[in-house]
Amino acid sequence: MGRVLKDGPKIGEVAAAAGVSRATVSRVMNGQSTVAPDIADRVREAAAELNYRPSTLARSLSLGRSSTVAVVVPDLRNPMFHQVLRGVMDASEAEDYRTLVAETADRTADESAVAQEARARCDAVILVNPRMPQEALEELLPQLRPVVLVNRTTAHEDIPSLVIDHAQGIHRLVDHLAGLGHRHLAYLRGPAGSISDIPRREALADAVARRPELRVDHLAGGSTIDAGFEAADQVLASEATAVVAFNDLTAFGLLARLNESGVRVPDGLSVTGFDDIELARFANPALTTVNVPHAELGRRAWQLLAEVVAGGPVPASGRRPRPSSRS
Amino acid sequence: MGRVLKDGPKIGEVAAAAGVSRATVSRVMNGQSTVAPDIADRVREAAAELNYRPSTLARSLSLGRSSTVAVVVPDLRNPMFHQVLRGVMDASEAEDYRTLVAETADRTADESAVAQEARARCDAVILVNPRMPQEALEELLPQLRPVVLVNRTTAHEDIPSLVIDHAQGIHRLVDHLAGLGHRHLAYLRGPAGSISDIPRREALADAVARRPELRVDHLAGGSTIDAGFEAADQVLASEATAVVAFNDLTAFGLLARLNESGVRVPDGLSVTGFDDIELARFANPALTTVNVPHAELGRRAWQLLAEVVAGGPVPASGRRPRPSSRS
DNA sequence: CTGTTAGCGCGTTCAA
DNA sequence: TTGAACGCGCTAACAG
Repeated sequence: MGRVLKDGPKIGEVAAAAGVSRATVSRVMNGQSTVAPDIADRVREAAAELNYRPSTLARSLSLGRSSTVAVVVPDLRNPMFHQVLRGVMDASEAEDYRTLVAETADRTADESAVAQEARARCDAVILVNPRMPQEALEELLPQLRPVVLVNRTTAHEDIPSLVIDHAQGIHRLVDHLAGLGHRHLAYLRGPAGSISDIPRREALADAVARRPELRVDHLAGGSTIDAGFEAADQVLASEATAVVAFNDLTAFGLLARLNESGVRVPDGLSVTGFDDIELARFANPALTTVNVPHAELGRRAWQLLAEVVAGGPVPASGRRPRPSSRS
Repeated sequence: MGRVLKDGPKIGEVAAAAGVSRATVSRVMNGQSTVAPDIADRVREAAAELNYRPSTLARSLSLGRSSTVAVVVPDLRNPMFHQVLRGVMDASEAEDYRTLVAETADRTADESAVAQEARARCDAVILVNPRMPQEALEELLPQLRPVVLVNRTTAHEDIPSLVIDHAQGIHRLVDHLAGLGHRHLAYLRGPAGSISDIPRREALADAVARRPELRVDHLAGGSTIDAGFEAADQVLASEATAVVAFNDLTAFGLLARLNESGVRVPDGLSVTGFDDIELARFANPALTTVNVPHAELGRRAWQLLAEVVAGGPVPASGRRPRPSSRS
């Protein structure tokens, strides 16, 4: 593509048309009140006449700020990210910031590149559930500043991060299932490299340690509907009476396959999810899941960003919003 | 937020460190082969040493191009948009373009503003299923050039647009349902202002005109799962034997409520969707729907953009990718 | 209140 | 092959 950033008139032409200097045009366009009303009108007229639109790009370069945040997500197909997004959008627009989204489309190898490209065009980045190895992350983060991390932590003490307390959610689910009399659970793991899978597994180990009567089989899963669907055979083969799926999408996929196979849920097999996406309510039967305040997470991510940019004290990162169970 | 666009070293510092001019650094950074190998190495070293990253913003301003496309969508919760997105991403990245997403979050009134903001930061815009009134659209489009429209048309003859042949899809569904013996259908309309709802309604009217034995009730629907869920009572009250839902999401929501109510599908009531999103396959029972080549749509949108920017002939817009039915 | 000057950070002519 | 000079389009500091 050729030169496409500016086709219309430039500030100089408006200035000439109005018989003033470019600085004056700039002032009028930015609503500065230090311009004589009559001359301001003249400028506005000229601008309207020529259909003048200031170049955001040039403006950004000059101001040193683009008033845009980038949110980088691994997979837009997962509704949970939409909630985070809405949270960021709501919070940032209150401060006249726009939100742009970059998706890495599950290509973990490109995550760094996508994040950097996004950062190059925005004032800050919110990295949501990145999947890259810790080492790569640690190297990337400094180049992204200001940046905040969601569902991932870092050794950089001055880079804030927000992490859902997955362990607590898992404990809730296990309590719930054990309370129903289940002794043999199956855990459908997250995708390879998923970081938030670790605390879940730890929490399960913890639960088993505390309840000797409990047994948990770990099965290959994933983070998509399809992964859950495909995992059904394994689940049945395990003979577990209840399944803890990595998230709602996999739980939903599993449920779909079970329904197809005539396995009754929850009589024949209990299935639980994680995230409490809208889909969970409409599953058949409705999914037992763990509510995670995703929108709130997005809002807080924006807040942390604002704090870090204001150069305030290093925000207390790692505070964990508590998930609450829901059935 | 303060000045955040450039914290690192600038091209001048690298030049100084390497003992060359900024022009030479620029050449090296952009892979121009007209630089003596030894001096190029020196520059690269200096750049690495200082951890130099060229400012994409300044580069864009200078080049007049940002190598970024914006895709503006009304609602990321609808998976069909993800497919379009992937299509655009795949096609554009082959030409070293990045894709950024802007969501209007269903706030039709803000669509214009969001699109303009997006355009201000990118070289081009792909406007997917905008919901704003035609008048507003016609006024907006010229300001967005280069732009291509998806699922919407315009009077601007030089602005390409790509439209799914919704009518054909509807005809397929009606044929299918009529073939099954259904005589009384209910149509769950799209959201207020949805443009692609119009051809659907027309196609239904058309079908009724052609088959006197057919009757179609139009009911208030929407484009979300929830809307479909809420519409169930109306649907049952209509006593129709088959439902044509606006899209897969509403069909899915309706299905969920019907399952809850103990209405057997498709024995008691047939339900069809539109779009063929992944969810349709996993519904219970699997949804009869119309496959729409969304990813292909995204790819073609990018192609049209490339053509229009190349200043080629006005692309034959309005060509309609044919949907194909699926059960 | 307005204009002049300088500069944001980089790419690219044009000479040398 | 290299560098000096100018331009991208706009805003900010300073003078007047």
